[in-house]
Amino acid sequence: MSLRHALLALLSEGPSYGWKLRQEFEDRTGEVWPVNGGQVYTTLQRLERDGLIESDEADADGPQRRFRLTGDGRGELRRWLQTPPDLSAPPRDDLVIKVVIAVGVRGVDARAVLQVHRRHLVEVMREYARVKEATPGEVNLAMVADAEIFRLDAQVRWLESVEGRLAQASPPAEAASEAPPRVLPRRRARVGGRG
Amino acid sequence: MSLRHALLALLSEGPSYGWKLRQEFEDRTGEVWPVNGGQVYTTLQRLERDGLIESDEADADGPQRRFRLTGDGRGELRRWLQTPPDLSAPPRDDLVIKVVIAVGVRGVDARAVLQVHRRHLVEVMREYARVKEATPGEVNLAMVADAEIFRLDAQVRWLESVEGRLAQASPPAEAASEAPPRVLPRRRARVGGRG
DNA sequence: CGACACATGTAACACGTTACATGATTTG
DNA sequence: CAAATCATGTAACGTGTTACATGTGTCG
Repeated sequence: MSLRHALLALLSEGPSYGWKLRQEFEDRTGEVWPVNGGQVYTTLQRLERDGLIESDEADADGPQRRFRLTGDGRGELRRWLQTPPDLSAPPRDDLVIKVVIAVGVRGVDARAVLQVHRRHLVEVMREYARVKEATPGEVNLAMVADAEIFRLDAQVRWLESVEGRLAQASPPAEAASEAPPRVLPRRRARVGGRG
Repeated sequence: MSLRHALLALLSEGPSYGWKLRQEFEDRTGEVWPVNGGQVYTTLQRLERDGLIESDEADADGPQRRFRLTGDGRGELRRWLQTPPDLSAPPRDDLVIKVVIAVGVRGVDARAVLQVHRRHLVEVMREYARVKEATPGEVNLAMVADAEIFRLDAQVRWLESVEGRLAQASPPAEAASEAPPRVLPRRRARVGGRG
């Protein structure tokens, strides 16, 4: 669903061809969301099959095969842009599955699992901050990197809330359940400045 | 990848069968991440093919086909729990694609698109808050709902940061670029309390 | 020429979804 | 008995990944 409509959007700027579309997509999301080459072509095939784009077939001078948006394609794009992602089908989050399952399974040190992931999240966030600093002019890339940073920050805060629940359920060693868990609020990521 | 390992984890509690595994998964994630029935069976087939689980085949009295973890399966589970999601392959976010593309495409009212999605996100967050309130005892469900709420909150804040960038690039009608965008900080969701 | 970027595709596979088919068991 | 729930699967399809095959154009 993602690439399909992204290609429509890129084609709404004017006719183009596979390789170029891939480049333009990667210019915008680049280091964050690399795109597979082959999938661009199969997706273009399906878009053409569904009547959302057309191509020159075999006439042009170069080896490129130019695609352009149809009326249907333009309509579909407009519809997609205005339609929010479906409430009833949020993407399953691998980390959440891991933690929820780990917490519920005997013989697994839930706190250790939380620690491992928490540390990793912080590292990755720094990684994206570095990506932003390395390419100051790239606004699109900065936005995508921000999205990732916000997402990871939310995961860190969620892990902390889970730690709070665990501490509440069974206080860690000494330090009994005297003090309330103090789940939130806490530190917040410094994100979103002009890239 | 998600369901596959989730099934391993559930089986680490003891042998079980398809229908029950599905129920147990839904008990934990329930309203938030509904699971398709058929996929449980195909996934179990693949797990068996890969030697991570075993089954009784055809002997038991009931119609259920019991699966149990193999040694390899137990090892794979332990490995998975400790391995953080891969940095090089973050899941592509539909909303982010939409917004980044919309902002970059002529003839699209980016601010309108942002508004639509922002409003919808807030609604959905309220929806999950309601889910938590409706089932006070369900700790697992509350954790999963929290994860969703944190994620959506991060998306809202990201949208606001994008709005900030837009305002910076081209001030909206009057109110020139006098005041700085003031991207962060802002409101934070009240989440994570004992559900 | 040889290496490299440009450009287009196919094959095989994993995961997920929807929809359908088929029975067994329980319960009103 | 009829209906609901329990239980197991298959088929078709969409999307995504990895890997491979095949050319063209350019430049040192």
